[in-house]
Amino acid sequence: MRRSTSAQTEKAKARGRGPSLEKTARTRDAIIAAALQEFLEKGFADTTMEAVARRADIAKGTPYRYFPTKDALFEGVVRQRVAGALVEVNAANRAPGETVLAFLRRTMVPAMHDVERKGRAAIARLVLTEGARFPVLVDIYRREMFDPLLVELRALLQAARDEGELKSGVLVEHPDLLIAPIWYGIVHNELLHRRRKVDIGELFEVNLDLLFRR
Amino acid sequence: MRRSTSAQTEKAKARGRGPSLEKTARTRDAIIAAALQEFLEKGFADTTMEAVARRADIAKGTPYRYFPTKDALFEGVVRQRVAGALVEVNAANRAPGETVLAFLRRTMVPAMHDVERKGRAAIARLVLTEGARFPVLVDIYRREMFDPLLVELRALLQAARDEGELKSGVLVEHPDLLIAPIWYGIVHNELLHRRRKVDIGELFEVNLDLLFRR
Amino acid sequence: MRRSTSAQTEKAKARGRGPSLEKTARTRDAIIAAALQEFLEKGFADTTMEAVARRADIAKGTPYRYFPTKDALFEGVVRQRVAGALVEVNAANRAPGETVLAFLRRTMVPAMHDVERKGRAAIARLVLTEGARFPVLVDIYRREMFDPLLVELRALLQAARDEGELKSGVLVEHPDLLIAPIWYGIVHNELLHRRRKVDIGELFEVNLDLLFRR
Amino acid sequence: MRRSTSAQTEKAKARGRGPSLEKTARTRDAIIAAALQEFLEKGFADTTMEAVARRADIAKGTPYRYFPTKDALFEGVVRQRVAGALVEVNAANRAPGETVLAFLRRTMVPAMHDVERKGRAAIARLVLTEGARFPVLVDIYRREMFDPLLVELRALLQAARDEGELKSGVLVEHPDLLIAPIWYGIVHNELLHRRRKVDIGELFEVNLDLLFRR
DNA sequence: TATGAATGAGTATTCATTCAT
DNA sequence: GATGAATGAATACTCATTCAT
Repeated sequence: MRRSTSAQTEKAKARGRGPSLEKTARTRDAIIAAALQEFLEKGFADTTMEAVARRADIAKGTPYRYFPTKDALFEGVVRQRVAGALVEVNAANRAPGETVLAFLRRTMVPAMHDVERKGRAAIARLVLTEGARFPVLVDIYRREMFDPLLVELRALLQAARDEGELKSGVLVEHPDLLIAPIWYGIVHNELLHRRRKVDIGELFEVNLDLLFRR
Repeated sequence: MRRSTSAQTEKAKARGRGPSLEKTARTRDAIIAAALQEFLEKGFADTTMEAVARRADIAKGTPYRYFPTKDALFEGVVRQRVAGALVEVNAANRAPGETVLAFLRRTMVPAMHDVERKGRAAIARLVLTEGARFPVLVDIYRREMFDPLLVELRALLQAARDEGELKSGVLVEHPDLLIAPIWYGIVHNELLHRRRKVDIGELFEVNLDLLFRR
Repeated sequence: MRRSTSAQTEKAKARGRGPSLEKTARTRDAIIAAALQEFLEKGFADTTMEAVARRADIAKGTPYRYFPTKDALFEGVVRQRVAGALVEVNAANRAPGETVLAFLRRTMVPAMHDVERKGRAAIARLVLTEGARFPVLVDIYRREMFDPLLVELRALLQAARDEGELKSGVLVEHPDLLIAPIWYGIVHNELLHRRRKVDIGELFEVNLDLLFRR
Repeated sequence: MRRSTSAQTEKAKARGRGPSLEKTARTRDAIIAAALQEFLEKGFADTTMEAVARRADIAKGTPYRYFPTKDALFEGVVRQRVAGALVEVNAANRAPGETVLAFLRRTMVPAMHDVERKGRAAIARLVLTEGARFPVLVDIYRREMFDPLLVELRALLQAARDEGELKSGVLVEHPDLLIAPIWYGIVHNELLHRRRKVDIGELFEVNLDLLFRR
């Protein structure tokens, strides 16, 4: 545990990524993981830095070596999770001859089933419940998740219209209607009816079918 | 902050200390109004009792004469607003010969336009953002607003199905799809895109038309 | 209940002691009684003026018509009780030919038995527990109860010495030793062993006999 | 208040913030000492945590690192003092051939003189004045000090009776009479006559002699 | 780098007291 | 006189943050 500092530094320099750096990264991850759990369970205001440290099994002062303030920690946590989540729908990936409906079914429906399993719904909830206090989070979320998805959807719906798959152009004007059930599901499952959850994937699919019906 | 000092002084003098039913009611209303504003603007955690009192133009201790704790004040405020909001859709009010689609258009669409104007969206947001800390509020909201609306919608959709207005029974199974755009709109306007709002009424209407389309 | 004010005043003046004065005195007594109970049960610090008023079945502001402050109320309560308690032992009352021991037995022992029954021990306890905060109370108690008793006892012991009933003069120097068991009993019963009380009268008597033994 | 500002500043600088067992112990001692002084001077209710901290020359929040509440601080302080005070009289220590009277004189009388000097009378007073609010303290006091002493005394008096030193068995029934003057002295000196104190040791001794007189 | 003792600003809550009715 | 709504000073307690070790 107690090697001479110089020896440690040399080693680190020699490898370019010494054990201390690795440990540092591990500590950082532990802090983020612990903080996320706490924020999800208690919300920002009721989460204490001490609880985060305890959960990460480190000292109370250590998180401050990685994040200057509690606010920064929160932002860092959410930023990481949001940045890590890629948009699942990319119009460019549509197979030749594949209808838009088929494409959306193929890509979005499985993604929906992942929404809750991979904790994305929980992150979305956090952005919703704490967004008023942290506009940055909302900005990030919008930029990384919300807006890109709408852009893709709009393009897809435009293609569907152009290719005659959609009779009317109204959906092109309101791509929101495709994702409304998702948000409804998040609100329902995460905030309003935590016991009796709806199946977001199914809801999305049924809605999709109805909207694309001729 | 927003009043001239002299106006404040006059008010203070006007507000007496003696017993008076009228005064009591007025004070209570002032507290509730002030508290609601503060809670909406700052959230529960960042609202101080002192700020509420200041906003209501009363002394720091006065709110405690009406609500024993900050929690109780919050609950009281939200409870009052939620209880006061009646569900606008009552299947029994459908005019003879009126289609379900026409009925929903007639009743829901104007209600949607009221959602934001009358502050109901704001209350919904508060229930969403603080519901984790105050499960009672979620219970109330569900009991008074959410569940009753779904019940009515389900009955209407069943009628639409029975009367041949709907070809498929899938909507009867998922009345949620009718209100999904509303929640999407609330989330969008109140939490995600406070600058660029969507028109919840229009969204609801377009969605309605698409879902009822033959 | 609602007579004209003037009629009431006239009546009061006519009798010289009208019903309002009588009622006033009754209210005052109710306040004192209620306050004493509260102070005994909760101590000064934990007694609220509101609790006193509630117990006296009057409004919160009414006690202030009789006592300007809570301190004054406390002082008034104790003062009244202490002043009302006469010293039981008066050397002048000794019957001709009666030994001092016999006299003390005749007068003190029954008084001791009253100490607890009539709430004097409770008052003494209140003076002990709150005396540090209210030196006035201690002064009153000393002046009205403590010192006079010692004076009488000293005189009696001197007489006993002069009349040969006591062989030694040591008790004359320490009349305290006669009352020590009383205070011990008060401390024991009121503060240390509220469940298993000692019989103060018996303790006093046994001690008396031992001290007067030849 | 009692220190020059510069002295205070120096101290503050000397007190570091880092972990240190020695510092911890010193801080804890400072808190307990300061709290005891405050409680003795003001009583529990009138002692503020801020005053304790100021007296200990630490920050307002520091005492809470050692005692979770004001109640716990008070209990901790008294508990420590009561636990630290051993009963001076142990029947087993009686020298062979030593009379009980001589033994009591040898052991108790010096102890009495210590009672006030070492602050035991003050602790006893605190237990008396705050015992109603803190029954635990009374329990501790009884268990550690009061009951053990009575047990020893009863044994000694029984021995004195058995060995013919006492003619009557009445004292065996009432060992309280031996300690009555002590409590009288405490009440007198600590609460009733803080100016004109009695000599508890002398009172005890005179009483002892009178009770053991043949 | 990590630690955790110490800091002190911030806040909910209480309650003696006032005074218009 | 009595009432009780309103006042606001006082205070226990929390917790993000700092920094000597």
